[in-house]
Amino acid sequence: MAKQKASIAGSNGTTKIEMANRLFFRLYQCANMLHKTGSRAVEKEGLTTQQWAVLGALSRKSVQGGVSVGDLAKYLMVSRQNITGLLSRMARDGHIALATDARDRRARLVTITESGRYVWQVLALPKIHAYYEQVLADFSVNDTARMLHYLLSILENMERLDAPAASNGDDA
Amino acid sequence: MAKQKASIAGSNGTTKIEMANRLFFRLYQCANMLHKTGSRAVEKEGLTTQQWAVLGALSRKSVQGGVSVGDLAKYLMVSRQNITGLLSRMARDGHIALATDARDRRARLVTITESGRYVWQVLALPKIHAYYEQVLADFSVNDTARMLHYLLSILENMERLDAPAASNGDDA
DNA sequence: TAATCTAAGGCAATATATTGTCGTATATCG
DNA sequence: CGATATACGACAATATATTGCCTTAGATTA
Repeated sequence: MAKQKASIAGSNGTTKIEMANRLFFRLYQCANMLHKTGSRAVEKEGLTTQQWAVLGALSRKSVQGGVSVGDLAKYLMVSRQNITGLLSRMARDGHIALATDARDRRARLVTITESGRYVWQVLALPKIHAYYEQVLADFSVNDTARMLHYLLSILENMERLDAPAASNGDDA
Repeated sequence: MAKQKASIAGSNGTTKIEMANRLFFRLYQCANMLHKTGSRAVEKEGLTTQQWAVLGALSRKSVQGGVSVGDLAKYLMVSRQNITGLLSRMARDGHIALATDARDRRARLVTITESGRYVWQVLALPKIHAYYEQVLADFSVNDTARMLHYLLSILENMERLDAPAASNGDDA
């Protein structure tokens, strides 16, 4: 989120670095505002934006039998330690249930509860959709698709950076 | 970050809601990955992504005389209470200084210190620029500009949602 | 089959994000 | 000029994010 002029590196390089500065600064702000305004949208349901990501993930047909804590953390791209805390609060509130995996007693499987499903599908989703419509009011379908494409590209590059040291030169 | 099929709302509506789901989900993931990989890029300098946003903000020519805590919080779009904590850690580490504003004794002015400026300009910025180049490796200048445009548009809409109740119908 | 390696999840420490509330300071109004 | 309203920043509570490290469980190897 650097907001100062880059050192001189050619017109093109300077332009791109300056715009990169601004892009990441705005991405940082977007994240905070998503947390703030998105959590407000579902605060009456007792949810936060992070919990809605979890409930969304648990509602996928492919994980109806439950998903392990580790797989859920990978899917959401957060640390296992973080997801543990999130899930224990959601279990406390009755949205999800945790159970030991019979096939691997180290692992725990997460499933959405009946009341969690109700809160999610009946109470929260209409508000979430309304929120999306407000935030993307001036986006066409093409704009939405293109921004998604850019986010995916950035994510891929960040995942590449996140991989073990062999694949990047920073801490070799 | 809802990841399930929207209820039927016409082909166009469903497509847009589905893409909105994916867009916000990826935005959420991007934010976490920016925190994780971005902080790693500057961890040797003892910085985090949030602190780099602060140092970037303090390096602007327009605030060389210092900026108030409240104005900095507004600029970064975080709460005053959050920025207070961030700034006290950065003061502890010698990156910034805080002083009472002579014109308004409620307010405190934040300035970057000499050592903070050195850490920022000499040590951190080259790594930050390298980080940007890695994350935006496959982005043209036009792609970067367009992504920035989308982020600005989303931010404007979020700010509108964040404004006092009169301007949105949710909690009126 | 025992030793070694890897995996899964959570504890602990630390940083960062929000809202509600409070004390002090300044601005506005009658 | 005093009363009232608003501003500024921080404390407190809570939620969420990371990394390092530990215990237990499962997989692999000699």
